[in-house]
Amino acid sequence: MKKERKASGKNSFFQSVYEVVRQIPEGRVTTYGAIARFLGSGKSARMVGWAMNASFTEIPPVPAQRVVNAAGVLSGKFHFGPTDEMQKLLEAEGIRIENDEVVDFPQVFWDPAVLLDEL
DNA sequence: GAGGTGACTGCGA
DNA sequence: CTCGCAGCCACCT
Repeated sequence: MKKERKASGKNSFFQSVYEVVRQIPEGRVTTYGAIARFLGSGKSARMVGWAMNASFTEIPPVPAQRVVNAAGVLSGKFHFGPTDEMQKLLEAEGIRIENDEVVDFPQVFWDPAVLLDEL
């Protein structure tokens, strides 16, 4: 019964997340809360994380490695696949990771509401 | 069809 | 300062 609720005219909240995440410039990272808040609900940060999980099935795949938690920690590195894959990707972009944590996090932090990539 | 989980965050004691 | 709880919404069993 009514199982086909897939993309019934309403692009999943996830799609919005993917769009934002894909807008993240290289060498920059953002947080779940920032995305969730940008979408309108700062409490739906969980959904953002869930969207990342589904991002692996999405194409093109979103740079989930650029999405970290409010502490700048690679909370989802375990889900990414290889435990160190996420870190390597970030390091490859010039982001320094230490103890699974983003160094100078506020410096590399990119807010979706601030499309100005100044600095 | 209903229940439980989840890559989070912010506030309260 | 540290620990705990409630809120949010979609996907999975």
